[in-house]
Amino acid sequence: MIDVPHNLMAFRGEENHLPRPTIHDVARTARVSLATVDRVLNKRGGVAEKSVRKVERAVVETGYIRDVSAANLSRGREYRFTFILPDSATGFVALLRDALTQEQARFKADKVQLDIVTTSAFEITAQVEALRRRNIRNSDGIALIASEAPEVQAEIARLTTEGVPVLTLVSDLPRSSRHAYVGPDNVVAGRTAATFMGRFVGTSEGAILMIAGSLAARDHMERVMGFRMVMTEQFPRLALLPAVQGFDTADTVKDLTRQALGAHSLAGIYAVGAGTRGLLAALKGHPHRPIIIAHELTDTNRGALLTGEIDLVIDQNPAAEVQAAITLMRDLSDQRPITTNGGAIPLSIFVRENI
Amino acid sequence: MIDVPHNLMAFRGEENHLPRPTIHDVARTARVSLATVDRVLNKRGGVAEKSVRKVERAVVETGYIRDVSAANLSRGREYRFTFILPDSATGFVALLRDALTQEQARFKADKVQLDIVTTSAFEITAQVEALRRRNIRNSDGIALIASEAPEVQAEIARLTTEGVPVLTLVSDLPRSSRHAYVGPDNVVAGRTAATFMGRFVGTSEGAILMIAGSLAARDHMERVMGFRMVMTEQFPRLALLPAVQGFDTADTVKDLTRQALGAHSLAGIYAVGAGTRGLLAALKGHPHRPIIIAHELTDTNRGALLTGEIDLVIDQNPAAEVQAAITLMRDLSDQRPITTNGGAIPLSIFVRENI
DNA sequence: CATAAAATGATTGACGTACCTCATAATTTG
DNA sequence: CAAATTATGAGGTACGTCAATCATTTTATG
Repeated sequence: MIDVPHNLMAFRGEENHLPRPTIHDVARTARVSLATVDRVLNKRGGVAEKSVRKVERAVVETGYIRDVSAANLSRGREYRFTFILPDSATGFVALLRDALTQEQARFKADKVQLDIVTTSAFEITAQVEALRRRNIRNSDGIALIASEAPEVQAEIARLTTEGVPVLTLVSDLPRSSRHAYVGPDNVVAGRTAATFMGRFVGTSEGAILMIAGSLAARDHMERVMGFRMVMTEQFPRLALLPAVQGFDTADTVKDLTRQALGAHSLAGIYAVGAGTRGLLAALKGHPHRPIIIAHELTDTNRGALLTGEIDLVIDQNPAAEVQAAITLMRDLSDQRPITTNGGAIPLSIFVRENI
Repeated sequence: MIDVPHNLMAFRGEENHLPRPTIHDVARTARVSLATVDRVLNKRGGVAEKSVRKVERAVVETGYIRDVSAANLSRGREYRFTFILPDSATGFVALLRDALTQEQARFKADKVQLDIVTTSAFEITAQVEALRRRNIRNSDGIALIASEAPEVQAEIARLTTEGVPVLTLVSDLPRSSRHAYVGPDNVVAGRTAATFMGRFVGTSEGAILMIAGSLAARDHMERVMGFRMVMTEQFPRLALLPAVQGFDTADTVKDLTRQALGAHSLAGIYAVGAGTRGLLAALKGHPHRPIIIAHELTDTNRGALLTGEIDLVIDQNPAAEVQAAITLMRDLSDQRPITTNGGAIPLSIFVRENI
């Protein structure tokens, strides 16, 4: 076995580990001055096409790669990103907030400052007001869990025309002018939930109940859509009840579940939104437990998975989401071509055995 | 638009967000010299306990955080990490290799150089020989998919006593002196596979077949263990055939599958290792398709998921694995307390709908 | 060919930390 | 109390890039 270095990594290893090329080397091989190299590399303009090509060729030839440490140091750039989250202390938002505070510490060393702003959940005016604040508008980037409202869209439009990168988080606002969406594909989430629902239910008889938070929330709507599509396509045998709205509240979810249990024989319940606690309470003592699939690996859901009260959880990794958002905002505010695949977050699927 | 000079862009945000503290600020608040601060921060020793405490207090008080860009620049440290992989061009290793070449480019800017060394698969001597090479021993870190052999363990022991960080990848060698294992928990993987197998099979009748690559490979062994545990605990109704060895080869797997199909009525097949192609070939034309759960999202498996030939894939994210390995090796060679949770890679679960 | 405009060169000073040397101060030791 | 030891201070250089200025050369324009 000869260990041919993978791609042309010439004489590494043995002894002569030559120092990595710098802009000086590039300038020398291109036979231009340092200033010109700098102008080309940082796209400052005012350079003849001929020289641009000379520099570009020299970059390839020398194998020059910008030393990001030195660049960052020299620039002295600092980033201030603002996350706008609903104030609900409930499961998922809490997880997101935790992930955020985690990264807060980690990113300080990279000169990235993360501000968290809390607005009253479900209140459009609060969100709009937050987006209008001076100190938020001065951020280098804004990520928010946006409400589906024209006022919010208008505010986002204003920000983006001002040049502030805006990301939607968790739930998209595709008709707005946000630069990108960071979160899972919720249609896929719904479809995946349906696959497992159908297979877990197996040959059992009964209807399937979907409990969303709000059908006005795009993420929930999309999950319901995806779920319904696959259920009707692949498991037409199972009756799909109309989706109900639990408003992410345990009490409401409890009532809805009770009601459905009374009216139908349930083979499965898809908990599209929050409020699993209410769901579990309603099922307590019920003779036959339907298959239950829920979203987000909150403490409640984790516990319920372990005790076997629910069967499967589809999670959008909050930590990954935060990281993707930060990377994206940084790229955007540096006007770099975005590197990640748009901020799509793969789904994580949990059962009792792999928590 | 006022063109404020670039550095000195003081008045960010609301109030003018004072510049981040430097070692100078720490020195001033601690009432010691820069040199002393430096000695404390970089643990050079020779500082009175009293001064150490003064500096530490000043760090907290000022909120000083080391500017990693400046530190890296000043240090001029470069890392050279070596990955030792088997030469099998087959599915998973190829994916790992791809992920690695991807990161190779990305990490060059961070002064991390990744070398890939290929050794003949399943040959102990080749692996040992690779670990003995001068240029590999000179690495700042080594990650390898290790064979379960005393010679390899001995070689790892030698390296670690020399101070070279060594990681096991994909399959652990817990009795060796490797610094950490980067990969999934394969027992959990097996348990998870069993959960889905049991639930997907549902009320169908039939036996369950496990096809491992080699039962001498720890990762496969662990998966089989986990699978068996959950099957016997939770789905005792299903007969579990003794695990067979397909040596990750399509032809062997094909023969084994044919054989089993002839001898038993199969409700499910757990493809612990590679060679799914053979499995699919053997099943072609067979009247009843058993539930099939496989490992790693290779091209074959992805295609088979899409066509519905297999039901579920458990994947260990190769990209995440490579990143975790690099982070760990960097921390280790800087003698920092390791930040990640030891390099555990969460399982990714794929069905047709969420590829 | 003169002149304006564009392109390039030469040089310099940050940025914050690491690391080194040498001198001096403070403390311990005999 | 002197000598030896330990702690500290003062100062400088280097890392590679960015960003700016000003002088100079080359090219285009009428």
